[in-house]
Amino acid sequence: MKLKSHINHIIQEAFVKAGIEHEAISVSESTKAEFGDFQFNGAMALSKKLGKNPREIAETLIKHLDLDTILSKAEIAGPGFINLWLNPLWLALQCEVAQKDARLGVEKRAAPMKVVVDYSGPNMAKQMHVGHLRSSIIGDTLANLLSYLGDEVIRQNHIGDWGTQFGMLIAYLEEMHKEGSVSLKDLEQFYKDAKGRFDADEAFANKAREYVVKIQSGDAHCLALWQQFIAISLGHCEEVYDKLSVKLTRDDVRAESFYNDDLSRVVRDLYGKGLLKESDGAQCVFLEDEEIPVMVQKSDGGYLYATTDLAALRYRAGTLGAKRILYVVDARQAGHFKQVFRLAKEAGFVPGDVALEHVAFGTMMDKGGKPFKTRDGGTVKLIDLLDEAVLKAQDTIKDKSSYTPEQIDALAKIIGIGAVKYADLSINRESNYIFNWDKMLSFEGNTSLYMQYAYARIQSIFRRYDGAIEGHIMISDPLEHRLCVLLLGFEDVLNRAAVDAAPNQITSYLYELATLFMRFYEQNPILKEGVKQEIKMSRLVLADLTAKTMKQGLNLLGIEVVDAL
RNA sequence: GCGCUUGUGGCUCAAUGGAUAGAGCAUCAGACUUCGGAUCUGAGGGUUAGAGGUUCGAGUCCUCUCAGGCGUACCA
Repeated sequence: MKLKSHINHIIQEAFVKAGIEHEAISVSESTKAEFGDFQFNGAMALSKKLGKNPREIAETLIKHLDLDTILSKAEIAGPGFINLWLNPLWLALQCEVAQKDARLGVEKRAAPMKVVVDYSGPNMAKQMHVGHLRSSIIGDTLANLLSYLGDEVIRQNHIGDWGTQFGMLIAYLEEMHKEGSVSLKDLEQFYKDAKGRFDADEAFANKAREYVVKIQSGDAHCLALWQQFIAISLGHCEEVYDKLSVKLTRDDVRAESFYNDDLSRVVRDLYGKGLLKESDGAQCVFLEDEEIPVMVQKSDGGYLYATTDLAALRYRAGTLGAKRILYVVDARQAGHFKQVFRLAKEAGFVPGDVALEHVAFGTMMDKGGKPFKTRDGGTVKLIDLLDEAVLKAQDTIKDKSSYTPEQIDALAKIIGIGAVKYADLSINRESNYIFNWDKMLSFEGNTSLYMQYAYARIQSIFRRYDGAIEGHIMISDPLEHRLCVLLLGFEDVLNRAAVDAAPNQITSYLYELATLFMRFYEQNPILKEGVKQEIKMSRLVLADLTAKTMKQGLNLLGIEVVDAL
């Protein structure tokens, strides 16, 4: 339910009745319980425009406010705040409706938007490392979220299967006379060796650059070797996605190489539009007020990632017909995307009304605030990190004796992976993220385990009760009132998180929901003796809606819930 | 040098331009014949890096300073 929209509508009606014209101003959640459920601060903002003092405007508004259905009370406070209370009867009824609804009252968008979410994007020359974690889970969450809200989501895994590093690998391969199948671990070491040669030997580096052009021109021998790398590497990625419950499949793969045939056309079209300029033998676009040009073709004829990104942008906006394109990529590439997005629009590759957003995220750091590395300074393989998470999660299971080994495995997987994901998703994605096992596997604070515990505790109520949950909600307690308001605000939170591409808004909400329910439950017994049947039912319905909302929210984050832990 | 970005209690983080800046961890003090105490209640702890400015109102917007991170054309 779009709770705020309903309230905004009532306010808007009051303005119309009062004969005041203004641009819409939305209510916001009250900052304190004594200020009601929502507050309207628009009177202050309108004061200058209308030439009246804000309290006067607020008084006029309040006179015309419908306080009979959704709202039950309105008060003016301070310089002209209007504090609003929701009608408990209406709240109760709406929560009942939500509890019976499979979508919990969350509406699907009337006008779905076609959205491309570009995320994960591992490099095929190497194994996935922790650097891919954030993109993979933030991107997957955004895709889940937008899809749930009714958008038509197209996931795109822009895997790095092309570029100079492959020239390097193939040049090294030839030098080593190595052919045939290469195991994954070998590939990792192989990359390191090749890189070592590349950095140390200028002649080799030049050869590698030549080979880039060679694969780009379709040399059969090179291509065959190249495909081996891709097959092995993609298989590894799928193993990681499976462990992570990230919903990327082969169908979502649009590799860099997918755009190969289009690259020369991109350059030609830029030339045709008079945007291209040769600089030191390279083809560049110099954007106004930009110090560094966008280079689309190197002096040796090879293309660059800007070229591929331009081709991908055109494909996504044109062929796929996306109206919003999200790039879930490390914040360090902000400069690149700023330029490429701008150029894509100036060159007419992407229509002006298509939203291009770089969903940037910060670097993953260790406890000491240093970039996350292994003890010897190497990159941490993602698969190792996930396996460690599952192992550590086993230790958090309290009563291991009551489970079979299989159950413990299943539980540990859900808990461990969930903890890794929740910890990441629960912070503002733009700041650097400090990775801390102890914190993420704690039962205290805004953690996955606290959420799991809260959920399991509600499920345990239902196990004890073991009957049909059918009845009416009767709000008789301030905490109960707040709980209902919070529950009905679910859709507003999801929408806002979707607009801002900010999963941490969902986790904040879920944590608030869980703690509020715990407090409510502490003070309002459900199954204890002496609780009247009607009250018991009312609280069971509320508990059920709370649990369902938690489950749905966690599922959007790609986290499963368990009924007991 | 230039550009982007961050700076909020001891620590990790919140906060559409709105009221007295909120949580959690840690610390201290409480509640238990547990509807799962892996819980709940309470307390202390802040000049939102600093200085100006815009505004009825600034952690939030603008300018400058300081500090950190990142980027800075033939890698992606």
